[in-house]
Amino acid sequence: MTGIIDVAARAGVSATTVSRALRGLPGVSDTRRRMIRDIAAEMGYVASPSAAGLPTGRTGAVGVVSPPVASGWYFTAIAEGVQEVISGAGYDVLRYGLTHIETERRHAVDTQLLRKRVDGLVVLSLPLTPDEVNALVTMQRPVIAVGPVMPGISTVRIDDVEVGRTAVRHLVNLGHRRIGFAGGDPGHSLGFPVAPDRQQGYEEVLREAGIEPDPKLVAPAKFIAEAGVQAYAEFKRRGPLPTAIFAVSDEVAMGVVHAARADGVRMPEDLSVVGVDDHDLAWVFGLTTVAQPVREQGRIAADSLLERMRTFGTATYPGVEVTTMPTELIIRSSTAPPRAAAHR
Amino acid sequence: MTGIIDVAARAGVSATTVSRALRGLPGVSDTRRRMIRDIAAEMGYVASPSAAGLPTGRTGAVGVVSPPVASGWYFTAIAEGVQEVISGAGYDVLRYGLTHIETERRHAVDTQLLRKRVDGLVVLSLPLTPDEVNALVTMQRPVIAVGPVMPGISTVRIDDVEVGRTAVRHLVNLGHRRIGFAGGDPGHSLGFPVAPDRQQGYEEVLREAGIEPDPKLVAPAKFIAEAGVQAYAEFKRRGPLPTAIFAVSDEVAMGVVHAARADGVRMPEDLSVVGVDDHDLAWVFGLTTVAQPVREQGRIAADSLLERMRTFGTATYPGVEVTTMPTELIIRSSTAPPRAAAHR
DNA sequence: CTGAAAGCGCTTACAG
DNA sequence: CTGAAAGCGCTTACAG
Repeated sequence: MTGIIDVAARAGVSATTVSRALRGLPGVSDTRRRMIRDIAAEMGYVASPSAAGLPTGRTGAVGVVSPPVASGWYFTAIAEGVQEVISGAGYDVLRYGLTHIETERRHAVDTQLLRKRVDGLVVLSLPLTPDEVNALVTMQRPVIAVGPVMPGISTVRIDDVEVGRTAVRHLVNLGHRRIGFAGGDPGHSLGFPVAPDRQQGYEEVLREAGIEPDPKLVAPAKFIAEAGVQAYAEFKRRGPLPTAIFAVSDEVAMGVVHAARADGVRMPEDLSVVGVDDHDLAWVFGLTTVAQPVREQGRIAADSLLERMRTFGTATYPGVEVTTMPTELIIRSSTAPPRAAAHR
Repeated sequence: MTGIIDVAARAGVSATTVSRALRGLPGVSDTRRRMIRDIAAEMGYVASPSAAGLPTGRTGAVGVVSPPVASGWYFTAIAEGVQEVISGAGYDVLRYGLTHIETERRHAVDTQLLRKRVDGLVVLSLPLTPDEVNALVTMQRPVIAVGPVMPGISTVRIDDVEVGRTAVRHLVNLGHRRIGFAGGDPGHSLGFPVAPDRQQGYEEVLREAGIEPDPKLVAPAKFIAEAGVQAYAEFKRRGPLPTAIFAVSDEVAMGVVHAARADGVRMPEDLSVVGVDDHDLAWVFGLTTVAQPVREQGRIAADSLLERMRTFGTATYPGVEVTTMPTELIIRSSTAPPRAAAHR
């Protein structure tokens, strides 16, 4: 292994000078810096992160913490956005899927563990108690969240109430009156009230349109396609189908579409469906959706984190801020006026 | 930060003993070991990977190297399988998407860099030249690949020729004679001949059935849904559509289905489509597919890598081995006998 | 602009 | 079974 000493010997300078030259620190003549850089490159020298990390306390890595089951398109895509920016800045990215969320000691252990391996942290949609938030804040590492708003922690997010409003406003404008919501989520499966917020927007717009929200038209659904199938079955069981369904995510919407088709229901003639996300495959499904900039949220969060890592401990360290990204209705072929309205 | 010294002081022993006790090394009395473990847990002590890594040369991390654009369901799912096992074993997972693949100096730099940050490496479907393979082998770290077979490197894979045979045999058995292949891939976009192998299986089965492969029925397609749309357009442009299309992946198949539907072609009545992978959303599409165990390949590779890390440098270090995982036809609603055959 | 020395927090022979 | 000492490969005051 080529070490700093080898480079120093070859360049005829001290390790100190090599270290300074390679890291762009002041106090090295231009000539020397260039020479050292060339020699290091030629020898393929890279400083050992372990060795460099000991004296500095910096690890050169950023952690991405997500819920235990970090599958699902949303988390993957956010993490991709984060990775893109963080890798581009020369940091390593460590992904942690928390498995033992309910363990009592989890947090004390986690912050210690994380503090020793990462210089900064991106927290994806985790259910954090005030104690945990506090542990994170006092971890002495910059932290940023994507999704949930928590006291003392900066967040990149979207307005989920507005998402619900946008989706349902579209359906109401098309003439729908019996509109179902596939996404009731008493357990907060994402760890923060995404589904309840979207449901609130749904109810607000219904009321504005003079429609009293009907609990029978709200079916529970986690954020996976299988849940959409179940939600459709649930609607069916409860009586006459709604003419339109607002699904809490595109994956759920896909499940609804699948179940409806299998049931001989035509889209959009018999049933309109609108989702949320603009999943990579939503267009293939012809799915009308409220698009959110998923990878972009990851990128913005990563940029903000880098800035915080750069200024940590200085006066220019940014305060707590909540960045709300815009969402946008994308109309495709899964929504249309209801048959009843067309018949009138 | 709680360090080993703090634990040692609190336990009334030396740091040496704490180190040994916590790592399960022999030479510590049971009583003491238990006491030290309890104290460390109570204090939330975790050894600093940087500090531990310096003397040992081990980093406690595993690298996953994938092509520059590591999006796409396949890579994500493989990486999930890897992460599951590696995290479970207490290692960190570092993901590297190679961005500067064509850079001449890439490799020398990479191996040095990687060697200093990971204890082992999982290589996903990368285009590796013999020089690069050699650099990897001489890196003095265990390496395992998923996908491509390379001299001196162990691989977990599937038989892509057989995949092509399975898909096309299904179509031929249904009575199809004009069968298209959406996936011609002269550029080897995955870096190893996945598409050509699948095409070979396609041609073999056609010939067995007495059908001479027709170059006009082979359209190029990378491994994304958009390519399926283009492939469909290409078939359309070239004249009468085939009655069935074998798509090189499920995402491509989805694109074909989308384009065909938009074109008023019914599935499976007018056109049968079969894909490869059993993508998480394939069932939602009703897609007939040749399933491969994607996450499982990641898990198997990770297990094998852990075993290699454990035995590296010893006599029990496993030799080079190629593990071929089984694939399986899953019949859904996107395939049926051709209309012509039905009419006869 | 440059370098010698100390030190980061662990682990590993070595000695007992 | 236990501990004191050296050392891993860097970076950081400190001195010049």
